[in-house]
Amino acid sequence: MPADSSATKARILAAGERLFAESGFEAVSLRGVAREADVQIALVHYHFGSKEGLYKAVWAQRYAGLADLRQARLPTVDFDRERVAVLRDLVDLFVTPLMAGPDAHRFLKIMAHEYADPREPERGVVKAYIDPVTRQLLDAFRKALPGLADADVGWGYQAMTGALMMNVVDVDRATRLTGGAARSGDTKAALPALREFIVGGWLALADRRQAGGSAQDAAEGETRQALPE
Amino acid sequence: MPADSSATKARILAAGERLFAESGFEAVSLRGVAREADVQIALVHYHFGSKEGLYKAVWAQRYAGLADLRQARLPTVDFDRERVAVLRDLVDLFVTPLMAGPDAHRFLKIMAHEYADPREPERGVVKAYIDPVTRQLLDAFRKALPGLADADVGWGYQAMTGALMMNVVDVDRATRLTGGAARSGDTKAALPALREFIVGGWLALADRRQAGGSAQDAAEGETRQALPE
DNA sequence: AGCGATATTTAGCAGATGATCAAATACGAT
DNA sequence: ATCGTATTTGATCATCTGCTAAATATCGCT
Repeated sequence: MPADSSATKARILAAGERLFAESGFEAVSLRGVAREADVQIALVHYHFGSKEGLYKAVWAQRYAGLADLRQARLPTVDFDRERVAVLRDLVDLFVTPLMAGPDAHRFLKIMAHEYADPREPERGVVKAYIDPVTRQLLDAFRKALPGLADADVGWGYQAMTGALMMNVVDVDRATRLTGGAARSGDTKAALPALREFIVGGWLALADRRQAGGSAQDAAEGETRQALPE
Repeated sequence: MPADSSATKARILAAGERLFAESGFEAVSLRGVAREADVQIALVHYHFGSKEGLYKAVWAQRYAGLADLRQARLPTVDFDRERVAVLRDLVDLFVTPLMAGPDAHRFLKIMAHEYADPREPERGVVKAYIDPVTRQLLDAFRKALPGLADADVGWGYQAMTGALMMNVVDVDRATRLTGGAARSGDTKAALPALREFIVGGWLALADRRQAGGSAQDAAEGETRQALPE
């Protein structure tokens, strides 16, 4: 077999991954990828068929790693413990891939852009790649919080995902708004806070029924009614 | 002044708002807007100068309403109460504009897309419109949770924002993953859970120092170290 | 050396997009 | 009625996009 095709192919893949992480699928041009990989545009099509093919190749290469990180640890979680302890483990399972090196973090940015992309359904990578793992995690949270309604498990998971993704997507807003106290790219610093926030969110959700004094509930009702429209 | 320019201008604005809410700034074409408004493309430029001009006109028209809803209520919050009660009010302040009618919800979708858009800095609407209000809310949360470090206030706010935005952006995933128990567009159903989650998150963040048994902390440390790369 | 298969380059196409300009139209004031 | 201005239209540009076909290069094999 002629030429070292695998090397250039890998170079294109890496270039694509970098740009997709920066800007998301739509905003990346194949010309940009070609320039970044120091390659002709047609070569991208030769190796990956299409822009979407390149994108999905990135997913195929990287998602497995993230998924394994979660799936491998899931069976080791001991559900016969204090609720908080189990939750901490599960949230950790969900959130720590962030720190699994720059590669994982870069791909997480791709995931975050994908979640928010209005054209995501056309590609279907979330459904194909992420959903299977998510179902397992949903089951795990359902198991950890047996009293929680199925709908609330869904909302909780959604909130958790959103909290994480916003952190990943943010480029400079946190820095700007906190005057540098929280630096936007610094996930290492954000992670403990994020994890604590999410665990607390799940707990509050699970304790919803018995929580909330009647005085506050009344005030809330009033608040809601007072809003226009 | 001839012709009823204001009517067609409003029609274009409404069409733009609808499409921007569906697909975000980049994915909307002026041709689509023109078709939706039953108008020639050039007319969009005549009235709004550019695509970005139309987009910013939508912001100018709608953001004030959302901001007022928050800013008007902010001074009425009584900080001399139980921490939980104050937090509930603040989170409510942040989150209830969701329910202020279909217009507000549509614009919230625009906001959500804007947050996640990698090209957002080029437009700067977040910085120009949202940030000022956000700074006030950040101060309020800082005031409500005096022990919390500035950085953590930032991370908490970011997590809160993300949780809300993910709910708004999601089109069908929640439905798909919960088998219909949680329906994606049903913000009315999601809102109580979302609010509870967020309040719980803030509380957990505030109690971070004294929380967490040493056994769990040890387990966490181990977890983190065990991750590859 | 020369053949065949794989890689890579060159050049270009068709489509869509945002934007622009001159001409046409509609309207109000005079 | 007519003029002048505001509004609307139609046609067109320049640019960018993903993509493709054909020519060329590179290598292993016999």
